[in-house]
Amino acid sequence: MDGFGKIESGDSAVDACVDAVRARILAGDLAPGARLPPERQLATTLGVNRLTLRSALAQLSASNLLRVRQGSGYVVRPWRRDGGPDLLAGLVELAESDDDKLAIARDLLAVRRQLAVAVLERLAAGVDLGARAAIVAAAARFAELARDEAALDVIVDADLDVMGAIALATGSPVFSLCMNPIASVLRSMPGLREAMFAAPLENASGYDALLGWLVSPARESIPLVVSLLAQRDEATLARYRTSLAPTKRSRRRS
Amino acid sequence: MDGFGKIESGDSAVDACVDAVRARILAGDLAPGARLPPERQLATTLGVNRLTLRSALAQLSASNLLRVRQGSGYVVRPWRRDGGPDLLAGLVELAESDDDKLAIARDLLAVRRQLAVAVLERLAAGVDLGARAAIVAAAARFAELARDEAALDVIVDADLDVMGAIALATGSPVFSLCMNPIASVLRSMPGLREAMFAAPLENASGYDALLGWLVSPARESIPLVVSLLAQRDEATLARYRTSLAPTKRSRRRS
DNA sequence: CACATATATTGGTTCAGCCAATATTCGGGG
DNA sequence: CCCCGAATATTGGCTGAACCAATATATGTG
Repeated sequence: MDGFGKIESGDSAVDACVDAVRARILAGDLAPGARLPPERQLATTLGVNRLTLRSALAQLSASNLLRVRQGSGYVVRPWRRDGGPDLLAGLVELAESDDDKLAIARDLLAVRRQLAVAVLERLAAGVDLGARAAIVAAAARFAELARDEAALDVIVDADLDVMGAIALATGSPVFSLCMNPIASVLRSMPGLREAMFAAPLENASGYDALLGWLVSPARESIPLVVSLLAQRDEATLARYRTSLAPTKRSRRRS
Repeated sequence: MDGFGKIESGDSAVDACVDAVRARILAGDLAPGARLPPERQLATTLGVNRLTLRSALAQLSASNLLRVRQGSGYVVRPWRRDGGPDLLAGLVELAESDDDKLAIARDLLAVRRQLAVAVLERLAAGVDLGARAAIVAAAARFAELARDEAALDVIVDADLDVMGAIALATGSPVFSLCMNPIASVLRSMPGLREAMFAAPLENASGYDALLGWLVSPARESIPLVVSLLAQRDEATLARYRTSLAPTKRSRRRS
């Protein structure tokens, strides 16, 4: 009795295996330190070839969820200590309580804001003219799409472009690569994307403030920009909260 | 002429393939949008079985470096926009110029400081007593090891434990998972680990300040704690800079 | 020239098997 | 009785060939 059952997802076989094992790990069903069944056994249990399972386990090892040693076996790693933000997407899917989802969204937005501070402080040291032009162009495109009330996917992409251009303006890959997974998880949360862009014009005006700051970037005025971001995030969270529990007032405990 | 040669690393075959392909992507040799040779061809080029290569490519796809479609092939993804901070380790390895390494280290430390702000603001809302005890214990252990001048690996681990305990105290997985890859990359940079812990007692006293703040966490005093962290990071960077170019004054151009 | 069909290309998966590293067991010597 | 080294079993690492499925390209037909 391993707790594994045959996989039957519509995904590709290897993806299904990845999801099956990762879900059991993230759910805490397989705690850090626990040993996985041998490849051959687990493969037959999942109803899949050993090599297919191997490919899945390789991906999970690359995500720091498993450690493997030849001759020994697979053990679950302490992913809360070693894992990356890419695990958050899976964690969100497993969160059953609305409060959990809300907390994750709130914290993610907070992290994004703080990362923005790091970026702005970096930009205060000097912005390349070409990079600034790229930001202006991306923001203009976003504003245009927001005004035309384009499809949500298009707007989200445009917003990503703006954030990407800002991160790129630092000239350092660090900020982009740290910001990317956060934005990715935010974007992947159902309901949150809608909440983030329910009023795209607000976001556009937020970008206006940012562009204004870029004209004469000064460290002193960073808190002002950030407070605007915080306001926007508050509005987003409020919308997200109502979208989560449309009529469920029964969630009041204690 | 693909630009690929037979792999010959001492690693496992699949890891060697991962490194070979990833290096060419991160180096810009294979730009986003470029197509990889077919699996069969690339496998023979690298002198490895197709399934071995497949496992490697699956890992790279999981890292958002490649996109794959059956019947079509592998294309390099715009990883600067989609990739995660785990790519930074590879990026550091490829950085030949000392200035690049220094810039990455500086930005990583800045990001870590800002993440710390997010964590502290979260903790200002209230800290669980048990979590605080865990932080105190971890910090005490670090201080003890620092006083005893333990081996670097042990000290680094203890420091990780402190940071981990602080992130855990938030009760949210978001902060841990966002912080982990940053710490991991910092730890993996040769020379930087030594620079970070050249004066472990300084770090211990920094933790003392943090513990003091934990007694009565207040948002107003967060900037003070952060300024201490910034001082520590400045000292680290200074040490790292000297360690990079011991006697190479010839790097002065332009 | 346009479009549908046939063919080739390419990734996805399976099978059976062997090699290498590790863990376990067992036996002998202290 | 305990400790230690060798034989054995377990487990992951890798290979070759083969077939399936999705996509791209070429081909032929109107």
